[in-house]
Amino acid sequence: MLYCLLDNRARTSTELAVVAEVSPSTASIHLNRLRAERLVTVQVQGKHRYYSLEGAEVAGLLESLSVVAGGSRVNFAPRAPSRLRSARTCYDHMAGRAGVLLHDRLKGLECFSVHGGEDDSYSLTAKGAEVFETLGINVEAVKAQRRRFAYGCLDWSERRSHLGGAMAALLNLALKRKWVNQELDSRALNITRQGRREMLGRLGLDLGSISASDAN
Amino acid sequence: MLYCLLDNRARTSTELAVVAEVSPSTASIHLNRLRAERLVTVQVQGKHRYYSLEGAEVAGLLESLSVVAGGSRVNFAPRAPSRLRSARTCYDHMAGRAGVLLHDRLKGLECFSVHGGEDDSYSLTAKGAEVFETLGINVEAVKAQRRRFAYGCLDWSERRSHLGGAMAALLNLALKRKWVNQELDSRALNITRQGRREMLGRLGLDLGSISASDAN
DNA sequence: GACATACTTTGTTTACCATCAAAGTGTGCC
DNA sequence: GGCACACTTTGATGGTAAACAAAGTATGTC
Repeated sequence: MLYCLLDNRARTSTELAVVAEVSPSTASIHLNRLRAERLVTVQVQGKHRYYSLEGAEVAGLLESLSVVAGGSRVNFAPRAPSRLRSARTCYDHMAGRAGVLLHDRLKGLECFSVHGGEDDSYSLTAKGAEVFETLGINVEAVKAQRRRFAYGCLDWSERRSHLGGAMAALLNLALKRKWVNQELDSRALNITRQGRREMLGRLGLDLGSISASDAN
Repeated sequence: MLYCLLDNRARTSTELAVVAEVSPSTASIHLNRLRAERLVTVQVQGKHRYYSLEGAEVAGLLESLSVVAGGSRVNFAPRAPSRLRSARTCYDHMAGRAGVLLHDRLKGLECFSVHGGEDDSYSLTAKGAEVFETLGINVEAVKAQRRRFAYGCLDWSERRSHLGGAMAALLNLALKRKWVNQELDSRALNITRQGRREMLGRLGLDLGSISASDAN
């Protein structure tokens, strides 16, 4: 189970039960014990409970353990249609691989300070305010909204956090600037060539293998 | 047991039994299992069997394990009279803390290539030949002796290797140059001030807290 | 050669832990 | 409200592993 989580994606207890080839009840017991020893954390989202490694120390431990034990890595990643997986909307914000990359990049730029606690609330740093204002977002207006400013929202397909909350303003911006456009029949988003270019130039965000097109 | 060995000293199974607070037979079983999994190695020396960690990977594993588990380190170092511990003869070569430091320094200078295998045989490198000739040792004459050239000899008090074999010539040199002198009533060696100075200057060997004196 | 020491192997007991089925709890959806 | 789903808790069972004493083996010493 732990090796399976080593890719830094969260997984449900049922998935981990399948991976470890034990019954759901056994998996549950093990995961709770791991949680008691602070090796994993849970993030409750509706009726799903997503388990992930507690931190870099645990990942480090697993790495050195695999060096000594020559552990055979378990690979298990849930699959979804690739178009949806690349980029899509989640309520009113950006999700999928692009959403996760954006989230990671903004955190890397230290735009947010994580408010700790169980719910992963983010608050804006001075650096963050600067970045968003430069992009043309009225930060004060976003803050004034009657909803949580920003938080880590566990991505359904990627099993890592993307950005949720009032910072959904980012999606509006991206749509307005034609960095992305929405497909009419699904939640999938297309990255435009211009969007790819500008996100790299303005944010240093490398979208990697996600394909871009000018189709609308 | 493994944490106890983390200081890179070898220990006997009986000592490790005391540390782990189990019976000698239990300790023996555990140590054999650890050996089967290549976590520890044994070095047989007479009726003693010295166990030590297999390598840096294992040490690394223990380190990261202690980070996560907050493991309480076990400290256990066998004691011997401090004069003998600092420096003494072992048959015809130099042992004790000084002997171990010398061994480590020469290995650090890459004077030897370890010939692997179970017996830790060392052979001379080009760099090593240069170092020893500069010190005034006739390397060819040493090689011509009918005995093993050099090997790691487990130090009784330090529980780490010092230099054994024909390279005992080093002790002769040290005596001739008055870097050390022998006590008449014991195997203890005195480091002279001159010896300390020259070993630092010529070999970069820092003898640390070992006291030096000009007494003979 | 006899004895002491260091260590391992064998045999036995005990305890504990993993496992799963089944029942229970909580959440989402129609 | 009722059902489906995700997951946890409970309880019973079986397997196994850890422990030590006692006997065995190897080595050094007198």
